Amino acid sequence: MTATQELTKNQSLVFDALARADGPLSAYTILDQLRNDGFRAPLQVYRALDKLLDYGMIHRLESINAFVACAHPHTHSHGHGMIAFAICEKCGQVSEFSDDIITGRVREWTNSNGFKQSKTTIEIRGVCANCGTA
Amino acid sequence: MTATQELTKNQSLVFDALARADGPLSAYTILDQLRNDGFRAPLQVYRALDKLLDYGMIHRLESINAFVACAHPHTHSHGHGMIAFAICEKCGQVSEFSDDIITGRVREWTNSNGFKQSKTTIEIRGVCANCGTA
DNA sequence: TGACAAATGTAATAACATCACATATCGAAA
DNA sequence: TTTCGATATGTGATGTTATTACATTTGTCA
Ligand SMILES: [Zn+2]
Ligand SMILES: [Zn+2]
Ligand SMILES: [Zn+2]
Ligand SMILES: [Zn+2]
Repeated sequence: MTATQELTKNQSLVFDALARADGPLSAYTILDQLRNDGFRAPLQVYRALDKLLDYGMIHRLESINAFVACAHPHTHSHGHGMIAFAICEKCGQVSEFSDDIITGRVREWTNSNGFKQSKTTIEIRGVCANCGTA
Repeated sequence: MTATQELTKNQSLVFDALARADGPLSAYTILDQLRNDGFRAPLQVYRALDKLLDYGMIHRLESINAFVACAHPHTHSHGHGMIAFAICEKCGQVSEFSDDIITGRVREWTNSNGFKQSKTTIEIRGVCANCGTA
């Protein structure tokens, strides 16, 4: 659980698959890519994904049931701010950004409503600049 | 498609199921509740849900694969602002709110990145005030 | 009436995720 | 070094969520 997490074999395989992809992958897509590495069952993927999420090395995109390597590999865990994802529905590209003002506004709402937040998802669906000009 | 949408039979049944629930329901839970009303297949539910989403009468909670009646029944479509949901993981209660500053910050990011947003999801997972004091 | 759009019924299948149980691997304590 | 517990892995079955494909019905309007 240090800056550069020591990964097990399966965790490394799954992380590498995500890291070399140019966009988000579903668990079953990862499974198919790793058949030649000995993967046979969904749980092998899901267990590795769970750990990588714990370590902050990947993110889950709730709105498309897919996973993506963190775009800020040297800033794991993103402090305590929340992360927003812009997901292009044409090419699949995902842009990751954080915004202190949004983080602050959300925290204001939760504080004034006595709500203890554990995880916050912000996902913007649409068409990226490249695909929009096509 | 007027202020109070004229609903078909299936749409009414699905909407009423959501409206009388005290929290979000999955499509299959709705299906089970409507067996006695003649529902037999998932598609009957999903087709009604799609229309109700179009009409802005319900929302889909991406992070839990569930649906909830809009908490602002007389303000369908919420103008053009985005809506945030606070979802209690203990009791399932969902609070719906919108925030012009968050909406503005998201729009600033999309504008300056040439990203055309179509739908934006903000979901805060955690524990509500009631459940937190228990 | 005829024609078209919208809604519905039904079965099958696809896509996503977890449970249950057995086995293996590794490091620390005795 | 042996034993033990925690972590990781292998595998099949199952559970959950959503869509495809095709047939039929219903409502609207010329
Ligand atoms: Zn990240
Ligand atoms: Zn794109
Ligand atoms: Zn609403
Ligand atoms: Zn609660």
